Amino acid sequence: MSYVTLEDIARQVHKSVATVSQVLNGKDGNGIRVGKETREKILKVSRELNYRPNYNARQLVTKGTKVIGLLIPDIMQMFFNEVTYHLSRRLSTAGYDLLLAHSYEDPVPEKREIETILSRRVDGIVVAPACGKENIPLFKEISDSGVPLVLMDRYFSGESFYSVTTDDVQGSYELFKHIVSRGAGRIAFISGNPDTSVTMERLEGYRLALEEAGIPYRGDLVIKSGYFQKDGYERAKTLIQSGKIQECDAVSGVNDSVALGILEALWEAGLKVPEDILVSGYGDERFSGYLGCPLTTVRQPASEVADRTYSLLMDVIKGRDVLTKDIKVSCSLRIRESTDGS
Amino acid sequence: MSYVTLEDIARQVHKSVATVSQVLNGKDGNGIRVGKETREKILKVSRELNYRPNYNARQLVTKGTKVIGLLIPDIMQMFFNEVTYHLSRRLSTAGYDLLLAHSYEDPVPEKREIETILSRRVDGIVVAPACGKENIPLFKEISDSGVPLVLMDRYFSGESFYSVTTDDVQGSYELFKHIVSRGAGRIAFISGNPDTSVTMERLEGYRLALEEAGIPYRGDLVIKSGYFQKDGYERAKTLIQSGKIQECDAVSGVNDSVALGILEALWEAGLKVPEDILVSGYGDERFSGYLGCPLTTVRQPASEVADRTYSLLMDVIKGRDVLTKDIKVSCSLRIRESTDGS
DNA sequence: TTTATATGATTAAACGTTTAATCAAGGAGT
DNA sequence: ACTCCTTGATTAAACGTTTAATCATATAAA
Repeated sequence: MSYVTLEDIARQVHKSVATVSQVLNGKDGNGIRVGKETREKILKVSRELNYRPNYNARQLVTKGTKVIGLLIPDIMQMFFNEVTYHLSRRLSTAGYDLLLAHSYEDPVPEKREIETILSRRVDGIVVAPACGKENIPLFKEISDSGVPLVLMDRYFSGESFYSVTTDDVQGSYELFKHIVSRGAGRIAFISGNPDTSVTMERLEGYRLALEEAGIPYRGDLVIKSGYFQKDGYERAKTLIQSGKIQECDAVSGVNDSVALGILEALWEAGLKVPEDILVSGYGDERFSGYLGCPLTTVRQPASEVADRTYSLLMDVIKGRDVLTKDIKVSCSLRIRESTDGS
Repeated sequence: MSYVTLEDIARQVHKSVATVSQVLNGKDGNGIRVGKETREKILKVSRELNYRPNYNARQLVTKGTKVIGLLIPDIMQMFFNEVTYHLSRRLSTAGYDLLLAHSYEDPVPEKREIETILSRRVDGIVVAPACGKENIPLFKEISDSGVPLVLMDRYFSGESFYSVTTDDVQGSYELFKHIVSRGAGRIAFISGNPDTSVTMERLEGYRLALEEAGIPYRGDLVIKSGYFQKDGYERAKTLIQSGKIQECDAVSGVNDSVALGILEALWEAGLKVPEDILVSGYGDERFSGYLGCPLTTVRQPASEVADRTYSLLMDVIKGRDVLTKDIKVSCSLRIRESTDGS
């Protein structure tokens, strides 16, 4: 219920609070020196009483909390799960704690969480922004006010925030280059909201690969949808029912969940993957390699994203100059059965 | 870099800090009243200046932080991932923030993290203890000192902590009852460390189901191992190489990762699941339903665990009486192809 | 003997809040 | 004209730290 304070210790050893503080923080040479005898006595008593410094009180005077706020849409998504894990690991070895908050892809809770994170006077903030541009002014404000802020996984084009993202244009380009090389010319792409950088970039890679191969871009094969399994399932189903599936050599999902939905719909319709049609996803979810037909996809290097985010954040916190404000890490292709008959 | 304080606002509106504090905390009737005009002026200025209260300073006087510490072995494990998600959701709607820390199944970092969590004066702590009994005295100390503490997923028999766990005896019992009902009498069990409550309970369910069916318990079929895929793979492989696999109708893993390793080894050896041999796991990982041969397993209700943990913790924090100190939630069987030929 | 320095400490202010106690002035009741 | 309440505020203490400035004593140097 009530914690031991420096004063409790001071009283027991008949020394002043300042002396106790000096000893427990151990950094001698502050102009103040402590005798060996009292030093040991203080350490002993502090151990006996289970003294635990109050970091909140400390923050008031030192201005630091050694806490980093992490705000993500949803930790159940594999990528954020991994990033959180690695970031947490990094931070904890550097003596920082992690304050975790969710935005659920919604700018309203996002704003609310940011506010409370700031009220805790964290030393830095990492946020994977929810879709939508509503909070750009907020990000600007806190970034301008000098709070170290690093955007992760998603960024806002035209704005100059620190950010670490995966190079989805490159990843997507390589994916579709591979699919084209398997002989597929007509590729349906079941995408998410084209306003988000995620979808935009993956679509850009698609476009590039097609262009390079001299395949004309067909707008009717790019289908706008959501990001979940059921979205993929439904769009694939209408594709099948409308007969348009006959014109396709491959169907790609904007991510692995969508691709899983696509696979379901195809299987249901009696189509064989990869014999009748190729399928691919994006993100390399945990299940993707273990599916009945293992899924070709693109791996986003979560641990590298975490590492780079950590380093960038530390650079900003420590006030070091940063070479690149926008770091992009590249993705790697995972070729599996769903696009590879051999 | 530097935040706005109550004093900054007070200066601008020519009122005292106390008045500003009153207005911004909004709870009139503290014996102090504020005129409508000044109230509005204060609110306006506070908005203009982007005032964000310093929660650390507040803690000093109110004694509350509205932060809950969560300490888990590893958020990459599906179960902890889900629990964290749901707990975070619950807490945030109740106005609490989440401080997340990892023990990596190691009592040493576990202790260190507990200490810093306490130094942040959290309002409560949830911990899924790492294997080992080293930190029981620490848990006792903090629990005795009045800090609300709830153990999750794992508990210490003989100790009287608040805890929320899954009923793995029941889950395991039902699993093996099902396997026996499929005609399997000789069941190998590749288990983890029998000192941990997890393994102990699942083994107990195994024992119970066998006993009920009148099948003698064979110690040589219970194989001690670790908790990872490679552990299952290796143990299954030695089982195969020693020829003992011939005597088995089924092989079970202590969790799904181990079961996945078992499946790999069996496939490699040309054995068919479920035709030649049955396989089961525990935990219902995300991949388990999507495997080439979907895996029979037991689902641990993470969201229910999170909910119960949340309620129990709040009861303890609010000082309400608690009916049951040890809450157990039951698991449900997921029967899939790996034990079910039909 | 006097002065300077080293040693081991103390004092006091500051950080940003909350909150109990107090105060001043105006109006109502007598 | 006096007291009493109401309204709208202020003062001051407290919370647990850190840290700059200062102090007292003993010892070494001159």
